Amino acid sequence: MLIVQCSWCQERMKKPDHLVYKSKHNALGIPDNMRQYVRPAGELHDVPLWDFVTPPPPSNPQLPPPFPTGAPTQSALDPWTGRFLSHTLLEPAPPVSQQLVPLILTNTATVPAHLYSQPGTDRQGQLRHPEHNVVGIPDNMRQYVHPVGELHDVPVRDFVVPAPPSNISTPKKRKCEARQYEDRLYIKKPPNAFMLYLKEQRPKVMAELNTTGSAAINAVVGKRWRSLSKDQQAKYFDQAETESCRHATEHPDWSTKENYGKKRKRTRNRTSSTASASEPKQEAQQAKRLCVTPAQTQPSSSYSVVKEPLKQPQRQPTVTNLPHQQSACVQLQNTQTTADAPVCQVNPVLPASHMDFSASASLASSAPVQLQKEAPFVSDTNEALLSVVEQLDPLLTSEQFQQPSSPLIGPQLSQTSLASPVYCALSTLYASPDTFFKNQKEPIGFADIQHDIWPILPVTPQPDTLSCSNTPKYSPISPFSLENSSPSKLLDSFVAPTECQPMSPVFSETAKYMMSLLNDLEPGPFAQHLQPSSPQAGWSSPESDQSCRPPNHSFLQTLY
DNA sequence: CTTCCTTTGAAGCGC
DNA sequence: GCGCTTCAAAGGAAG
Repeated sequence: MLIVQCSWCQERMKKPDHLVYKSKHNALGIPDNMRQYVRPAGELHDVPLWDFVTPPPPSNPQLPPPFPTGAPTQSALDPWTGRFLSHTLLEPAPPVSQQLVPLILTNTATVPAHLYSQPGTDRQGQLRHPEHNVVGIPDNMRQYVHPVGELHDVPVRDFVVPAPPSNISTPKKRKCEARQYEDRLYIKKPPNAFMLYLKEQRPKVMAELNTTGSAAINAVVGKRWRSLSKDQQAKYFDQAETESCRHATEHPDWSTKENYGKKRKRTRNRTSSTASASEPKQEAQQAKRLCVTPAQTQPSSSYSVVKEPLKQPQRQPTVTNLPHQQSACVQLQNTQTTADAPVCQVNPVLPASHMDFSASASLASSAPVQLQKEAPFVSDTNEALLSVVEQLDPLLTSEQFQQPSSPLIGPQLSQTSLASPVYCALSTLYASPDTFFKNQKEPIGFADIQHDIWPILPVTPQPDTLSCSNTPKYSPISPFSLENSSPSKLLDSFVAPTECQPMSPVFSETAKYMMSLLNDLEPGPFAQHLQPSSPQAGWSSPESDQSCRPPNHSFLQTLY
């Protein structure tokens, strides 16, 4: 067991010394000698994401130092310009003093969607992982990271934490546990939702009750747990799912039966003293039978649309709960089980056959939908769009569209073909998200559009997917991915045919609205970039796929 | 030194 | 399928 002081909350924790779990308390920070190789790549549910910095060509002395041992083969081409990236374009890593970030490192969450769109090719010199067809973790960096599970579908990796020095004080351990740890075959069960809640609440209750008796504390926490709403509990069920997934990833052959009966063998002698304690348990069990299990309940989400109780199994989410699923920035594009592809996906990629557009369709038709208060965009299409106008107007005229430092605008823009109004609209939508969110006080409107369309933007299905099931997968495109993508490639992602699947009505409505908004733009620094040299320039829908075009593709073309 | 207590949820086991 | 048991965490109490 390793005593770790969380660099996020300063809480001291005990961790198994062989592993540091993925959690907010896993915030050991990026090792100093690794900082030069990673860059911030956005956030996923408030959790900062980091990705590897693609190494520059060694000839440029202004560029960061090469990777530790042997430069990886990935090139550092700017998808915008086709030129090698200058390290000055990369966001600087936060200073070491800001070691408050949870170290969530993923090599797929931040891969621009266009890199998936042409599997097997080598556009702009981008080499892909030979098995997963994505830009993978550089080979010589793999030794430094290990999978720690998934965070809302996104495979998460963390830096390998070296074994603690022997002089670190070992917390009090029971002998039996010591024996268990000596026996490396003993693998503990992953904690369930309540255990996670218990772990979180124990220090608080301990302070409130001014006692260290676990039995009393657990009783109080158990009572509080039962008083939590389903939404409040959902947070812990999500965490438990992540932990379970991480556990399954690390121990694919393990099951709970391996521990069954190994810890201790005792005969439960329920006396009268425990009868009262078992009473609420029976009630809980009865309630469990009567109620929807927490795992099947709607997880808490600021953007979820509540229509009816889920009728499908949890692992086959409908668009109804997609806003929650949006947390999956980018799903795994490959379900192969390898060292780079966690063996389990909590929320597997949504196949088209499971897409239920009823919810989003109802949005387009303004059908009444029961809403959570945080989802104004989906409450009423017209009103929501009007609210978006209010949100976007100041944005469109703001100085950020003239800032050359923005990856989406500025000088680079003029070097790039920007023919697609959809792209323009979406680039507007996503332009400088950091700036926007910094200035955005109310998390409504603009952000809601993002969250609504984010998870359901269609992309070209992957060949392996097609060969397996002919079901396209929907790859959410994060604004951070957009930042790193060229317009034409993004356009590929947005409008490429996806096995005749209709584009999400939410997306269509959004694109339609954005077009109308752009049409009303007065000529200006930003608007001039909307005038393409050729109406078709940059619109790179493959002609060969014309016959298999989703209905809304023609709609989008009519937007010209 | 080992097990119990105490909680909920997940999973195994036996019928 | 149902009911019961075990185990995840925690640390003091009890045997």
